Amino acid sequence: MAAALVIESTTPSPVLSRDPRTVRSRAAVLQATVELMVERGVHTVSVDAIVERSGVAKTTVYRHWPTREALMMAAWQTLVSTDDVDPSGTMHEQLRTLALAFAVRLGTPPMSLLLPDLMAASARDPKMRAMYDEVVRSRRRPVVETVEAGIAAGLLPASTDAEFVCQLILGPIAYEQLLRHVNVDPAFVDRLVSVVLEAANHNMVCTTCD
Amino acid sequence: MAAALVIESTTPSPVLSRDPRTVRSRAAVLQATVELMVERGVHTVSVDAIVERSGVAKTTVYRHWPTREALMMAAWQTLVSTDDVDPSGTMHEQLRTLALAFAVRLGTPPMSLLLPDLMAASARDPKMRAMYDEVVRSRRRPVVETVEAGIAAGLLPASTDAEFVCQLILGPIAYEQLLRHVNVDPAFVDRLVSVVLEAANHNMVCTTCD
DNA sequence: ACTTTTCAATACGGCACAGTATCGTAGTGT
DNA sequence: ACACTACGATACTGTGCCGTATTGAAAAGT
Repeated sequence: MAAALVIESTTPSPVLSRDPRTVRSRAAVLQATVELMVERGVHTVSVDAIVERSGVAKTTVYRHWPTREALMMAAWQTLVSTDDVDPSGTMHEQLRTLALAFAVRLGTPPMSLLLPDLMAASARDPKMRAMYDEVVRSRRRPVVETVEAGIAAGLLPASTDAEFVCQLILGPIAYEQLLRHVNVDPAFVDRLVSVVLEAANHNMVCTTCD
Repeated sequence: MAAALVIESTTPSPVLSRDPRTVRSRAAVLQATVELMVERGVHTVSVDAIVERSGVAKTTVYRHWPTREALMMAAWQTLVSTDDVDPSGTMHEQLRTLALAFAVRLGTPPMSLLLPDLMAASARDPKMRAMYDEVVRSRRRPVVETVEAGIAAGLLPASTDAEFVCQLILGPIAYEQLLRHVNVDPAFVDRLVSVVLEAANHNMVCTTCD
């Protein structure tokens, strides 16, 4: 009995196996899941539909993920991979690039279709909430860092509030894309970044002023 | 047969009846539906749960709404009632009041819980989309009008882009509340409105400048 | 070559839910 | 008072879906 326990604990579970059959099954299932989430909406994706789309048997699905919820979470995880842009140029150009990437990401599939679902799910599920917050933070972080670098380099007044600058830049973009369903164009992003930086240079966006 | 048709078309449907029993049933069902949408999330609300919560028989529910979807839509409709604030004072004060009301509405139930669901549903359902857009527009309109009145009164430069000003004010609020899940405080709103109006007064937010 | 692991196919149990049917009851307008 | 209408209770049908069981085949490792 003790031996059985040892064997069980040392035998790699199918999930962690490097057997080419398992990796192929996992990939097919996850891809089908994401496709269906995008096409039909997250809360209408059934395991049966995933089985049909992926060509993987239902038994195999449950061999890799214990429950439907676990599978959905795994599918979400594949979407938060941060293929970050690495901007170059002046601070102004970097911010423009980051802001435009932010706008495009919010406005094009799969994110344009899945982010609202993720937001809604995160309103009640703590795990979803954690993942969602990480997605938002990962997009915000480089913007903050760019602004802080600009302040350190003397391109912006030392009293500039970097967090506030980010809110002023990313806020209207998110508002247009998510709330108003208006696709922002590069000209809008240019204008937005210019206005905010100009205001910062006039000491309007600082930590001390009321 | 023709007579039957006439009778059927002139007999008021239960939906339009002013019988106190029907109005009470309708109200109880709609209230229970909204409560359950808030508590458990929109896509997990079942007719059986509505029946249990409201105390109304399932037969009666289907006597008033032909399908579950129709009932959900009706429940949504009860939530888009615009109990608008009517701000007073200077333009600055009015904008502050409107912006704060916008922030509070986004950050407190039921809207804080239901808006993400509505957003997600509107990504694929045209009817939901129309209702959602109307909700967003109804909150944006008074802000635009206030800014335009300020321009007409000479409180802001004539070249000021009122639409852009609204995006700059409402955008960061929506970003903080919905994307970052950070409750904005009145101080943030004050600061935001002040910065944007100051920038506008410096001719940074105009229609002609690049 | 041989053992082990994973796989596909299929069928099934159980449950939750949408929507219908029936019937006796109670409230409503006249 | 009376005809009518909406209602509550309950049971039922059908369906979709989650998760399990079984079995024989195919593919991996060794």
